[in-house]
Amino acid sequence: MLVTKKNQYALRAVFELAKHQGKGPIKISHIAEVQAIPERFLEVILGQLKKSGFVQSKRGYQGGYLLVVPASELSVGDLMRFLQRNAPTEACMAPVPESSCPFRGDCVFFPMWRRVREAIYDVYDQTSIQDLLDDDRGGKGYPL
Amino acid sequence: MLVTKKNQYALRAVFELAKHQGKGPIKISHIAEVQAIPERFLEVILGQLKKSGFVQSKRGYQGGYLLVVPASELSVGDLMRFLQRNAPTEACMAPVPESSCPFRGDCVFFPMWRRVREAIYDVYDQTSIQDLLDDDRGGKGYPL
DNA sequence: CTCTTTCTCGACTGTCACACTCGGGAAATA
DNA sequence: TATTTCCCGAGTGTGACAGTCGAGAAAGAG
Repeated sequence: MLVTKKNQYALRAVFELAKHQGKGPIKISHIAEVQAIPERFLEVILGQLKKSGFVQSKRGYQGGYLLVVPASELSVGDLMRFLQRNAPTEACMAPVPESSCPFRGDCVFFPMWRRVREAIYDVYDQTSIQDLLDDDRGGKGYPL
Repeated sequence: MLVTKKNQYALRAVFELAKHQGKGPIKISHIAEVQAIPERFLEVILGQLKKSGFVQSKRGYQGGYLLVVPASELSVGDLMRFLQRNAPTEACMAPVPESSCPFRGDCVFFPMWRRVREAIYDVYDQTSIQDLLDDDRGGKGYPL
């Protein structure tokens, strides 16, 4: 439960990149404005996102960011897995590593936490960026 | 993603109460020891849990806590809904209230967050405390 | 070559929830 | 009356989150 603002910003930024896919690089400042994300913070976020390989950048005049994977082949799950890669721990939704759990992974709740995690990622994996683009008709996708 | 330690403690405490259901009150100090929960912290947690109506307490000699709902009629979902009642917001898994979202609930990701939340609670609702008791055979349920 | 544009990098900071702790008090029973 | 056990409010340390900032480097325009 709870996805950090940073991760939500990352998803919105990728969504914005997807909207302009094939039309050349798009500037950080534009994404920041249209997606209501603090610009300097977005710099940090996109810098990290580059390491995923899903986006690329180009410097200088007419530079910016590009989505280098087709929107239909990129799922929210792909992104979330990358964004969560060094999160506290994925093992049991706990804020401690499994190794320091007093039950050593033999906790009664363990199987349930696994099912929850799987249920979440089922939804993420079933949602491609293209799906979001398709849903985005009628004023959606932009702040008021 | 991520359930606080406090909430995990609450679930474990209820599980421990369920184990002794029908055998009179069980002391905080016992639950704390056997479930590896800081005792003074557990006082706070159980104090709040009382407000749910699922547990009751008895003071003085031979006092302690009791689960007043049958384990088969109490689901993890019931507990989580109570525990999350005044969390940041349930609206879109974001750490901000829906009212201050720049998209005013018209965000492209909104439906996905809803599906994720539903998927999580499906698992929670399908898991009764009795199920956990049934699974708890062979050393499970206690720390090493 | 120089100027502008745009990304790049590391360091830094404020805030807040989380995860506790603590001291004393109030029932209930022995 | 003494003991047990819960009850209550207040207080604290830490770390992640959510940003900010200054300076610099590549890429092209003129």
